[in-house]
Amino acid sequence: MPVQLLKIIKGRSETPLPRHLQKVDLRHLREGFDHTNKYFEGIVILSYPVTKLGDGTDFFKVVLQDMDNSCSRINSINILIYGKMAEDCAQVICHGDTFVVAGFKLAKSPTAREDGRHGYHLEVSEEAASAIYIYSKQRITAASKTALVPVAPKYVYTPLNHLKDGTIVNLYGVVKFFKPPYISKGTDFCSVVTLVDPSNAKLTCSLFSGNLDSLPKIYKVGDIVRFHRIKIREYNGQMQGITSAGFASLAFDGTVGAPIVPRTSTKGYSFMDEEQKTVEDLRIWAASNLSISGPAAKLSGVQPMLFFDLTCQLVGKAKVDGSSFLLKVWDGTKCPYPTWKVPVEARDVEGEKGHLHRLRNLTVDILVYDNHVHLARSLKIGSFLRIYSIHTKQASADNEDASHIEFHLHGGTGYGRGIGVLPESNPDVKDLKVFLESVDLADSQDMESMSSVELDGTFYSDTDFESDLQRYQHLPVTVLTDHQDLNNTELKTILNSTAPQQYRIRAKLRTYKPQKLYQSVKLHCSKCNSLQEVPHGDKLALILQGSAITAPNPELCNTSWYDSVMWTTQDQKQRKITIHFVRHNEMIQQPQNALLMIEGGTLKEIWKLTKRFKCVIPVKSTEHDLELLDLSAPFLLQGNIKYYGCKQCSTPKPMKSLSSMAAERQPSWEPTEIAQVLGIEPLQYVFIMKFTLVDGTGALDAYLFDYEKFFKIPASEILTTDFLQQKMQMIMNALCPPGGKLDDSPWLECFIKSYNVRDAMKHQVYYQIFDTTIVEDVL
DNA sequence: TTAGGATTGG
Repeated sequence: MPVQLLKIIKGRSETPLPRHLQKVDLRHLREGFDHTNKYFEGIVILSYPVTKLGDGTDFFKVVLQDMDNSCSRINSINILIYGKMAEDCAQVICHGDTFVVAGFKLAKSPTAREDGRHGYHLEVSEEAASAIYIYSKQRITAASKTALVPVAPKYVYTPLNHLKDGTIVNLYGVVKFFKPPYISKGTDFCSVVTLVDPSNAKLTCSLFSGNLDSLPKIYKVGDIVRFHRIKIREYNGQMQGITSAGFASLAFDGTVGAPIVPRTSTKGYSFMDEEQKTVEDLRIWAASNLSISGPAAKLSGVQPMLFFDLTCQLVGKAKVDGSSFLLKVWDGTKCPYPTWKVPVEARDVEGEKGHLHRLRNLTVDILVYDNHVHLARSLKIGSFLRIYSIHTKQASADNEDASHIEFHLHGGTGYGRGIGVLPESNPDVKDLKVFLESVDLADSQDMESMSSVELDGTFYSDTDFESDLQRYQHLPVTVLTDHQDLNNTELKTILNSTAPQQYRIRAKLRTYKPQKLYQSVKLHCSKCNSLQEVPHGDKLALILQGSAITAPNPELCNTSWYDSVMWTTQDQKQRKITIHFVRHNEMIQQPQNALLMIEGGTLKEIWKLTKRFKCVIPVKSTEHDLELLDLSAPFLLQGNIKYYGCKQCSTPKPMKSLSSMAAERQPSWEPTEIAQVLGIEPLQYVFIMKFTLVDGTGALDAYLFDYEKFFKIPASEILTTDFLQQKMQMIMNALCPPGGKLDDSPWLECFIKSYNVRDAMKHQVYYQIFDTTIVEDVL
C-alpha cells in the first residue's frame, strides 16, 4: 500500500475509502490475522500531546471508540502514531471526529490492564505504509455521549508495579531514598532517587541533567514526586528509571495536611485537583507505610560515631587543601561536646568577620571531601543547607587532648551523602530562621564553661523545650473572629448569671463528646431546625436497589432537554440502567460541567459517575415524568458530597422542573439552586459537639454547632475525606491532648452565648460557642 | 555518557 497523507473530507460520501479496504470490528482484531486490506473506524474520544521518543521520533496517541460495539465492556482502543504522521494527525484531529486507520500493525497493548481498553493497540507510521482518514467533526451522536467513556485526564500515571522495559511513562511516588544532585563523572548533574508507592513496588531512578534546576527538588525522605516522561529500563533483573527527552518533575512536601505546593523549575506544568488528591493520598499512605525517621537532628543532639543529616545556615567557608573544603555552620543549638576546629588562617575564611566571631561558640566545622568540594566552594554565605550523612567522628583514643568530635562529609555519594541548598520557602528553613533570630548569644557565651561534658541528662531535648515554651507562652489555640473589645469573664460568673447573654472566655478543654469524631457530623434543616443522622451507605444501597425494580419508561427517554442512553448489564441480573444527559444549547456539556440523571444504577456506579461528571441525580420513572427517589436518598451527588433534602419541609417536583435551569445561559448547577427548582429544602452538614470547658473557677458545657468556620473543615466533606478526618483528629488532640494533664492543655479563647430552654417540666440554661475559630498554626 | 542506593579516609 502506498504511503498516503492525511486527508480531510467534509462529508464521508464525497470521497469514499479505497474499494479494496474492508472494515474490521474490534472483536475481530487478533494476532495472526491478515489485516493488510482492513481498516478500523472509530470516534476520537481522547488524544495526548505529541511527544518525542528517545530516538527523536515524534509520537502521538489517540484513543478511538468503536461505534459498532459501544455497549461492549471494551469498546475503545489505543492508536499509536509514529513519525511524520504523528504531527500531521495531531494538527487536524478533534475530539468527536470519525477516524479511519488502514495499514496498521497490531501489537499487544502494555497498558490494557490500567486503561481498560482493547488488549491490542494499532501502530501507524509511514514506514508501515499506513493511511489515516479523518472525517471532520459531526454533531455528537448518541453513542459517543454515553460518556461512560470518560474523558480521561491528559496524563496517565503508571503504578510502580506495572512498569515495563523500554517504555516511557508518567508516575507518582514517595521518595524512599535519594542522593541530592551532585556532579557526575560525565557531563551532567546526577541525582539518584528511589520511589515507592501503594503497589509496594520500588523503583530506583538515575536522573541526569546539565541543568541543576531541572532535577527534582527533593529535600527529605517522604517527599512526593511526580515524574513525566521517565524511561523505564531493565537492569540487573529490576526496573530502573532514567531521564528521557522531555523529562519533567514536580516535588511536594510529604507531610499530611501541609499545603500542596509543587516545587519545579518547569514553567506551565499542569496540575489538576485530581492530582492534588493523588498527592494527599500518597502522603496518607506514606504516613503509615514508610518509616520516616523522627525530627531531624540538631547540633545539641548529635551522637559521636554516627551519621546524621543537618539543617543549618552557612556562616563561613574556606579552602583547606586540594581534596577538602571547610564549611562553618550553625543551627542555633549548642553541640554538647567540644568540637574540632579545622586549622585554617582566619584571613582565609570567607564570611562576615563580626558574625563569625559572635557565633564562634555555636558554629561547628564540617570538613567536606573530594566530589563535594566543588559544590561546597560554590555555596553562598548565609544560605540554608541540608548536609546529608555527616559523620561525627570521635578523636582517636590515644590522643592526649580532651576528647572531641569531628564532622566529616566523606567523599562519594553512598547513603545519599551530599549537600543540598534549601530555598527560603522551605518550612524547615522558615522554622530555623525564626529560631536563629531568637537565639540569645549571651547565653551561649555563658554556656561555654558547661560545654565540655554535660551528660548527666539535665539537658532538655528540643521537644521538651518547645512544649514548655508553648505552655508558658499561653498563646490560645482558638481565637475570636469578632467581639475583640470584650473582656474575659470567668466561668463561675457566667454560671451564676441569667441567660441570655454573651461572653468572651478563656478556658481549657477538659473533655469533649463525641470522642469518635465522625459521630459529630449531622444533617440540619435550617427551616424546621431538625437534626438527623447522615444516612449510612447501606441504607442508600437498599433504596437504590428498590428503585431499580421500576423499569425505566422508554417514553421518558430522549426528550427536548436531555438525551438518554439505556443498556442492560451483562451479568446474571440483567439490570437495566438508563442515563439521561441534560443538554445545554443543544449540546451535552463537558463532563466536568454536565448534569446527568440515572435510573437503576448501583451506589458504586453512581459514585463512579460523580468522579467524572459535575452532578448526578438518582431518579425513577413514573407514568408521566422522571422523579426523585425517596428523600432518604440524596437528591444530588456532586464531587464526593451527597446532598440530602428535608422530608418534612420539601415538596419534590418532577424532574422536568430542571429544564428551566438547563436553558440558562451558563447553568452553574449549584446544589442550592437545584434544590430550589426541585422543591427541596436542603439539609446542611454540621458538626455538633459538646465541649467541657474549665478555667479554674468553674466548668461549663458549651455546644459547638459548626458548618465549617470553627475547624476550617467543611462538615460536608469530612465523612468522605480521610485526610480531613486525620486533620480534625489532630486538631482535637492539640486542643485536648489525649491522656494529658490539664497543665499540658492549651488555652482556648471563645465567644459563647447563653440561652434558655424551657419545657413543661423544667428550665435549663445552655451555652453555645460562636464566632470562634482555630488559629492557623494549631498543628 | 554520567549511575546503577548500600557510609566510616583525610
